[in-house]
Amino acid sequence: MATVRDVSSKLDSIDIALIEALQANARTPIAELGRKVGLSQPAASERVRRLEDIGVIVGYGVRLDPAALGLATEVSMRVRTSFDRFRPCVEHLKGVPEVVQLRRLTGEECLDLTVRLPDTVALEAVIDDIGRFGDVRTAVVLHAEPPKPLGRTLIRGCGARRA
Amino acid sequence: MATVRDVSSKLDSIDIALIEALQANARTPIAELGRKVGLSQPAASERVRRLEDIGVIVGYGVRLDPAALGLATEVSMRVRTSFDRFRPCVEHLKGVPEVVQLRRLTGEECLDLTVRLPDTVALEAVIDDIGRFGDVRTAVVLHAEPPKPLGRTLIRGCGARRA
DNA sequence: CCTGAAATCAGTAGGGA
DNA sequence: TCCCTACTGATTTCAGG
Repeated sequence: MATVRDVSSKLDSIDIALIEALQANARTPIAELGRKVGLSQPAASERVRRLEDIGVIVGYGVRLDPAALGLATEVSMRVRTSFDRFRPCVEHLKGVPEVVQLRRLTGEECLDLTVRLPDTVALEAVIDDIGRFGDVRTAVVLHAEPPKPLGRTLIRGCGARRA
Repeated sequence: MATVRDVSSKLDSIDIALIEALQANARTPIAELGRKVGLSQPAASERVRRLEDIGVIVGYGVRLDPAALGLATEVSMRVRTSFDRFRPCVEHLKGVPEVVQLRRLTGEECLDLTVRLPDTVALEAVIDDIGRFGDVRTAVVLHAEPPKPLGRTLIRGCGARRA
């Protein structure tokens, strides 16, 4: 398994600025990226490549509007299953397209999933499907704040709370 | 506000292929994108621009490894608060850097948050901070599957405008 | 980390199925 | 309507300092 090393101490303020700029728009040309952080284009290019090489940047993705794609309904589910049903349950859930996020948690409700659906009508089939593996608690997402990027307030002020 | 229109019926198979390619790597040059889906560079460029214009593509982001940034601990929290404390709670949580995701749910535990931290030591302060607004149930994320992209298996109703 | 040259890429114009 | 080829400017990469 991959040994995930914390390399944040090897990052300077320019690296963080590059990361923040890429969070805002990952398709920003490297040249403009360099302008934003006060570097020449080749220097910025090498920085970004280094961030990829050391594993800070894993990849680049596109932000989509699920509602525009006909997937307006988001549901959060918690599953409580038995010890011997856990593995089969996870393997099954990994193959369910509607399950867009799957996390194992501490506690009795050991699985947390986020489900994307066109409407609540489609929810019934998913609940029945997953219910075979254990108790399911379902909650519809009424409103979701846009995910917060990992900025310098988090990376540097680790654990910093308002004083 | 959110006049979110479902435009998935206006998307064809090529649009979905472009979206999937951008999910895999949002920094793919448009020219190579066109090669992947069997289109010339200008055609691919116009397609992508159209996907942006109609609101399917909201933006482009970078995927980071939180552990490499010194944020190895992920925590899922559920907050149960009272009617009059709800709004202040949300406003407060929106300003907490460690809260990277914030969703309002149906049911009694009306708030679901994901928190990013360097370690469990930093968790105590967050729990105490949020606990002022109501009952908090906390679970550490032991393992998270990589988020599943919204692919063609999910997006249906793609009325074939063209093949 | 900067400058400069070669290759690739992006945006526009014009024409065709 | 949608697509393709050609052209011009911008961008990226690689070399050398």
